[in-house]
Amino acid sequence: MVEEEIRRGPWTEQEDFKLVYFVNMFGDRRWDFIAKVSGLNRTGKSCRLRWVNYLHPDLKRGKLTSQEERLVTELHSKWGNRWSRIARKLPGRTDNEIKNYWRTHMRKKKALEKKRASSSSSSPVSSSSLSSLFSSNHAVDSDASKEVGEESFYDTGGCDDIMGLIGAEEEGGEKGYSLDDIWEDIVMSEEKDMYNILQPVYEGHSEEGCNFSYPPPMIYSPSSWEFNSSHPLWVMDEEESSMMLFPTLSDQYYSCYEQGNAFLTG
DNA sequence: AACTAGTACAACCGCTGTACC
DNA sequence: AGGTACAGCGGTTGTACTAGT
Repeated sequence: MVEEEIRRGPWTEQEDFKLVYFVNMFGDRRWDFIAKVSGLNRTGKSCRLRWVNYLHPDLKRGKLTSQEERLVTELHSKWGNRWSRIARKLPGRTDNEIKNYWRTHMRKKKALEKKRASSSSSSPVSSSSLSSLFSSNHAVDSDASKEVGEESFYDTGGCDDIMGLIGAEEEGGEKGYSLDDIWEDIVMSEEKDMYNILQPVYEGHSEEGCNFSYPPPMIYSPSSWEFNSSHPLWVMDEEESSMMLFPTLSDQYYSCYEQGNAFLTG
């Protein structure tokens, strides 16, 4: 017997369909099992990642809004690189997405700082003195403070990032935010955000920033799934799922299901 | 038009935590 | 209590795309 090689690399549309189909069947828990029965020749890990980062119906896609960016910055200054924790505060965003954003953001910022430093090397106020000034004014938790002053992975240094961000916004003509302002903003908008952010996803809209290129995510309609982020319906027993899946199919889902079936049956 | 650098994003790897036996 | 399997998390890498030269 020749054991089939484990597939790696980018997922194909067919694989996505298969995965969605089997996750609907068995829930999004037993990834090794799903990987096996689906015949995807992927690892359970890989399947989980694809689902969590790309196929999950709860995902909001597209660029982070300025509000989200601010939230990420603030939460990062509190929690450091606890991406999944941060992601939980941004409905529809994945830890991977936020991690990627942060990395890009930090690179940009670093490049900017370098530019500034080289162009005004004689300036008495360096970015590092700024950041040390700033960090002395704001307590951060151990995670974040560990990063201040040392070259961490993303060269984060929580607090001066906020300075950078706020400064950037001021340059852009927007008003400058203090941390208090930011927090107030966050608290005020949190509930509204939950609604605004999730609504388009649930409704399968392709509003700006919700542009799935594949059909799978839109097959979940709130009416058919009654999705609840704290208790996802797809976390269920095999028996439950097989009993519930079919009677609750919406027309939209059903057509996609058939499409998926066509893939599976060849 | 061709090349390069920068950016965004998907995916993998390795480690850790946790549930189960 | 210890071992094992699996899920989750954070870090890292690869690559496609885009803007600038």
